[in-house]
Amino acid sequence: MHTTVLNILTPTNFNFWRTAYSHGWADLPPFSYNSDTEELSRVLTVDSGTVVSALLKAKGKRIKVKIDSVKPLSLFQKQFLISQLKSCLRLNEDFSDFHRAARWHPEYKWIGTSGSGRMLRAPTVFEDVLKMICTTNCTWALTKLMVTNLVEHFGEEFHRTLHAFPTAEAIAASSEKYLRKEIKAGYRSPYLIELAERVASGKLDLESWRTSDLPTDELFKQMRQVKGVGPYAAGNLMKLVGRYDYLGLDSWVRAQYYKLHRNGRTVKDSTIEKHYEPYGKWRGLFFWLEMTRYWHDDKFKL
DNA sequence: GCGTCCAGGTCTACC
DNA sequence: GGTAGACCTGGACGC
Repeated sequence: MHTTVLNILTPTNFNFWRTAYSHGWADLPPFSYNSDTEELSRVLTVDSGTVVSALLKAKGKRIKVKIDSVKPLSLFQKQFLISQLKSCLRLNEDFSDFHRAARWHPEYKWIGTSGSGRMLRAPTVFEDVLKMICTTNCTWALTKLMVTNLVEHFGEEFHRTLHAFPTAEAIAASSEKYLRKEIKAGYRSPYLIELAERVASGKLDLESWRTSDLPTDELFKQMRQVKGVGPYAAGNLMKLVGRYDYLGLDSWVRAQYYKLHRNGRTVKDSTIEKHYEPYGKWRGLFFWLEMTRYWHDDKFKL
């Protein structure tokens, strides 16, 4: 086993842990985390046949990345890994406009000063979409079970116990029956197979979503074309491609909103939408950060 | 131990 | 465009 240590320099408005633990992704393999030490781990595919394990931790104005690999890594492979991790941590995106917008609203001033706003994403859109479908209509425990099963059954192995996220080809080569029986994906199985087949065949280019010039509502419609991706899933996928116009309401955030703004009383979704409308193109991000503020700040425990 | 409900929803058919 | 019903699964809950 070879160990390589790399460093990623970070901008001033960046907070590593608030990014790593910005939503549930850190808890789904091949990500894992340790909240006591504030470390994020990830198994990454460098190229065909090369899988590595990375351990990330903030050190001042940089992130220290400790990489374990079977063979020594080439310069190109190191650069590719850094590029993947920067994309996961959203370091190639500019949040200064968002933090400026936050300063305009007294209730959100804490966002800029705490370096919040970046939401962890997977190295590929394919992984983000597959996982998002696995979060629908089930408990978080079942989401974890489905994703863990996908990774362990189809992902390339690293060091016996770890696995990378599976390729579209690997899942496409399976069957709906297998996904139902072994992955426990239930009725989502045909959606996952169809998605993997379309991506593997090249008929669907999910990765273009991150650089798309389409107007936000058009991109949203395009996401909705994927079977299993409804308003909740598309709304949250939008955040992972850098667009924050949608709230992505689900039963968990609705309950949070009721507690925070309505003393536990339920309201219609349209009422929640109306509440955040004045926050413009950043409303989805303001909303999510407000709902999860207590994750990072004991003063806001619910 | 067993039945019911519901969870970080979506799809389809029907009106 | 709006809505009812079906859909996998596993854990929590009541009995």
